[in-house]
Amino acid sequence: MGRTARIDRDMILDAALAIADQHGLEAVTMAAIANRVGVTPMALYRHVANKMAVLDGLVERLLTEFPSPASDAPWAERLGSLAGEIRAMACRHPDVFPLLLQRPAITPEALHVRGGIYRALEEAGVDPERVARTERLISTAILGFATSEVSGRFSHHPPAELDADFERLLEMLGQFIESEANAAGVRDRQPVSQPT
Amino acid sequence: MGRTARIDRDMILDAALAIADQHGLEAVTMAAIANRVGVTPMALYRHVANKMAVLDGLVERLLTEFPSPASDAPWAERLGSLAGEIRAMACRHPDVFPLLLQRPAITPEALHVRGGIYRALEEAGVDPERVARTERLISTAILGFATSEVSGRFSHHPPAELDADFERLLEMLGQFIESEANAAGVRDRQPVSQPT
DNA sequence: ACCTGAACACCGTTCAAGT
DNA sequence: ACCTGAACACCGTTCAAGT
Repeated sequence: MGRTARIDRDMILDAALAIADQHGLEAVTMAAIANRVGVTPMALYRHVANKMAVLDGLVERLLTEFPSPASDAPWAERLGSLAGEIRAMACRHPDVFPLLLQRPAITPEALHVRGGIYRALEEAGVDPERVARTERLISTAILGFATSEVSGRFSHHPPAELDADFERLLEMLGQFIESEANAAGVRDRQPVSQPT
Repeated sequence: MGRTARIDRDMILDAALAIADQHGLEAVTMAAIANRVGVTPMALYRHVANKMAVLDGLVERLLTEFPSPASDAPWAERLGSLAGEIRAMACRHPDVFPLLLQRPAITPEALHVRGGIYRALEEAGVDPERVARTERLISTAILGFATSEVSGRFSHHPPAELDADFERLLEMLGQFIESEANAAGVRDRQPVSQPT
């Protein structure tokens, strides 16, 4: 019995991600993956269910690549650097990154990433009941921008302009978070009052 | 000479869009398109360059489906209803819509859509030099939200919650536009003044 | 238990041939 | 001028067979 497996799921995903980054998503083929890990295409099916499972594995990989934000900096700084890292990750994986916008954000890895943002928002003073929706809005905007940038929608703009635009996006989101936090603070102090 | 052509580019795109809407983007195959227009797959190549050209044609179709916003309503209302129509279009074409985020926004059709937004922003009082960047930010946010909603990223949320989230997104963008307009207004009245 | 060879249905695309 | 048949290289996937 030829015991020692020569490949495993991780090697397959490594190969698939490398191919996607170097030659695009359409080059990610069972044959190309197999060739890269030194095996026959049919051998892959013992370690992954099918090609869709490979694609799922790729977005899982992106999610686990997220660093948890260091928790000692003030919230605004923490969210800002996290956003910057997301954008950098999009540049590293321009073909796989857009898939993040198209998959349910409920995998364990996705939940972990969101946890970091939740804590920063609560610390900013956002009403806990509104933290989830606030997070959804800001990550959608950031993912949308990074996807646009990296997959060609903004390809006719010089990079410096895109940097400035991204800064402006972060300013807008910061303003939004602050207005959320203020609203929560006001509600705390004067629970149901209505100005006449 | 069998003169009268039985198919043309428009029929091909009609068929491709219908297939994508009904059975998903992966079902859009040269054979399926040909079958739907009653012809052999090879016949398509006389009217479109290749499959990528068909995909390009599909996003062009989505763009031309945008109505120009009626110009008699106030700007906020106009942008709001335009955003709503974009979201409705995403629901009509859930598989093709995400491609909008991934293609250069410089086709004639894309320019036409942006023109309507530009006018609304200028009318809102945004500095003409900043209109383009402002438009980029708000359409990215709206496209990102609609893409997320329609391609499953928010599939674990009840629709009513998504409606509320979309409202909130529009509020945030409205606030942003107003703060841009105020900044422009202030600059007009006191050109270079700095508060001490 | 893991990998391979052979095989299948299905892709996109070409080119010469028909009308 | 437009469509088709035959053909090619390439997909994903299966299954029985090898070690």
